[in-house]
Amino acid sequence: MEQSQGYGVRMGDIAKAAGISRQAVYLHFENRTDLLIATLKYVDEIKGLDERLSVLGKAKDSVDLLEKLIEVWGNYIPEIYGIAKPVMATRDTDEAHAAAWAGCIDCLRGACRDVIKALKADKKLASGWSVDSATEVLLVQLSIQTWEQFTQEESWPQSQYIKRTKLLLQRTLVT
Amino acid sequence: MEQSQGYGVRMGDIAKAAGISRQAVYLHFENRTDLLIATLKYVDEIKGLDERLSVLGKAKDSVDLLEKLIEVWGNYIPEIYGIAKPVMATRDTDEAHAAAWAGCIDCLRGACRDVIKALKADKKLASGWSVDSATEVLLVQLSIQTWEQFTQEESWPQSQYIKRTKLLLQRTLVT
DNA sequence: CGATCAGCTTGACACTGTGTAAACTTGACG
DNA sequence: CGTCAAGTTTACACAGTGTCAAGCTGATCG
Repeated sequence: MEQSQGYGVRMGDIAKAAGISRQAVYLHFENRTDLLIATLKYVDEIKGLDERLSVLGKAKDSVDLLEKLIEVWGNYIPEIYGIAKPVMATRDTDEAHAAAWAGCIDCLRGACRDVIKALKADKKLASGWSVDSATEVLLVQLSIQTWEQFTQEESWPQSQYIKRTKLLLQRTLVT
Repeated sequence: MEQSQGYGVRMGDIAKAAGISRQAVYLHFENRTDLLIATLKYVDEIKGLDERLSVLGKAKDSVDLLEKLIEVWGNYIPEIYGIAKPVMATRDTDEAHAAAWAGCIDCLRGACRDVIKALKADKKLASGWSVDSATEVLLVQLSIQTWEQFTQEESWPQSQYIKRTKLLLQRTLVT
């Protein structure tokens, strides 16, 4: 999935890659949805997002906190993109995918809200935003969809994505 | 498609809605891809985006121009969303969809570039952006994906989407 | 009036991908 | 030696797309 960036990974492909028969895959996972979600969770664990987010504790101030969140999460996206994409893609038709995905998003939403609250406590939250609306703006700017558009469709290198997202979010949210 | 917001519209559903047999649909369109693209073009024609964009000619200045583009395009999205979604969804696996979609985007990209150029000519393009990068930021903020996240996932009403997108883009791109 | 033709109908079928089911093999372990 | 886990192969049901062939029907034209 990492290699194929989530494209057309069929049960047969997975079986072939694992060196077992297609039927044997069903001995380990109920169905494709189940396998994808398990993989997403596994990758999340391996890549250690929680660990990386601990860097946020060392932020000097709320503006630095925002910057660090953009860095940590923004650099995490390319690592999970290959697995996240097929889950995202089928969330319209697959309730379990939608739920699993919403879970991931809510985790990020929490981090976003903390950053916005810190900005507000610092009196640095720009006018025009409530904590809720600012959190939602931050969440959408950090979304995989937005990352995908900049880096895949507009061909921005990862470093530019990070730099420009910081610029956009600082101008938008910080006084 | 408008009603179902692009979900699971199968050839059989289309046939039933048209009051003809499924096979008869193939007498009018080569395949599903073809039908979707033709529908997208038809809707584009009916809804008259070109006509609406003519309002931009009446803009007082470049900042007003940006605001008007956000209004016109932003209010156009919900009208084409139902048809645009299935085209977008299958663009990964369907070359013709990808091409048709890229065509639509390039049309919008042209309008975005004009606005950014006007800002630059007015000396109002914020520091840190080239014409290209600013155009790309504007394009992504006006994308259906971004609209979808704010209005569908974050449940922003359309009016708030417009208002807040203006705020975000003015702070980000305008001096 | 009868032939022709467009526009449709029905019915059958190939193909892909998911998921289920059943019967058989093989190697480890107590 | 029996048991069990972890496979294997083969077969099939199901949905959705797309193809193909044969037949129906009503309008138009010579």
